[in-house]
Amino acid sequence: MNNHAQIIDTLRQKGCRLTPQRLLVISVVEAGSGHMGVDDIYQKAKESYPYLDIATVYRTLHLFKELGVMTEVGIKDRLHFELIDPSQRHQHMVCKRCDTAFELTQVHLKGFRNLLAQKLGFQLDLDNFSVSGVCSQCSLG
Amino acid sequence: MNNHAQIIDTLRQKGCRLTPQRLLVISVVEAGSGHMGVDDIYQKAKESYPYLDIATVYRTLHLFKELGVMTEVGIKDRLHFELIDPSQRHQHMVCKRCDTAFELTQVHLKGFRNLLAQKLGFQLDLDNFSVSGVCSQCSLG
DNA sequence: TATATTATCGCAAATATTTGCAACTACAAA
DNA sequence: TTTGTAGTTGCAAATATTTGCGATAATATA
Repeated sequence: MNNHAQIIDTLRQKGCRLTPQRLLVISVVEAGSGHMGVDDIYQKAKESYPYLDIATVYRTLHLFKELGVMTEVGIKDRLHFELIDPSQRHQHMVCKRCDTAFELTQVHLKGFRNLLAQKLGFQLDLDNFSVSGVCSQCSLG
Repeated sequence: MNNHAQIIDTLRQKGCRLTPQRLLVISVVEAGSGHMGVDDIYQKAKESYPYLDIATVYRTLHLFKELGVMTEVGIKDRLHFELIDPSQRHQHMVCKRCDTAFELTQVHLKGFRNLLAQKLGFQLDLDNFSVSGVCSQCSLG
């Protein structure tokens, strides 16, 4: 099952409706390179369906995040969204100097995650995980 | 040197001006119990200085965050702010069910932080660190 | 203390995000 | 296929956040 079909499957399982607007948002984000801003998604989607409202985009993105099929990354005081590929799940480190989002693999997170779970009983939400800091490139300057 | 004086000192060092508005925001956040929302801060501060503009509050909070004297916690799609006490610095885990913010100590973060620094050359920004998940209380229900 | 410099402020307008509600439509059941 | 129902949508209005700009005031220097 590919990424696209998997999202649709999740929507069905949770009793959410497969509306053209939602399918459109999925396609747009899927086609986009990496994470996209809310307005990027809106503009692109409107090309296919001009009646689309920005409120629907916001609601759709929040829903997808809630369902765990998309993830959000805070870049420069705005949120960006991208699909979660369950087979290659990853999280982000965002450099606050150059605004680049780097990937964090499960390997890097495993220890921290276990610590929180075992010592504090807190289930870390990986679908909404990203950290801020300074990347190696920027820390040189 | 207490918390208040330390902030003022930081402002001076960075060449920022000590305006009544900034001092007021510091006092309000300092007096408030834990983290406060932007509007909470604005409303409270206006009691002392009615001319205060909300834009100034936003700019002040962003500045303080940038300077590292305050930290922000995302709670329910809005940001909350609180002072950073360098002697007792802490970060947050926010439960996405009950919206409670729990504290994370340095002990819990140290390993993760070192991993990022050593393996990826990424300097984790502790002043803007918070994670989302489900707390032990909520995961029972 | 007076003056110059420039960061900061308040205001208003722009932009971003959320929300209430009536109309619409996806989907299940008849 | 038809119908019922509840989830979703678009719209408009509310709310939140950012930004440009001229006026103001904090600070350094004379």
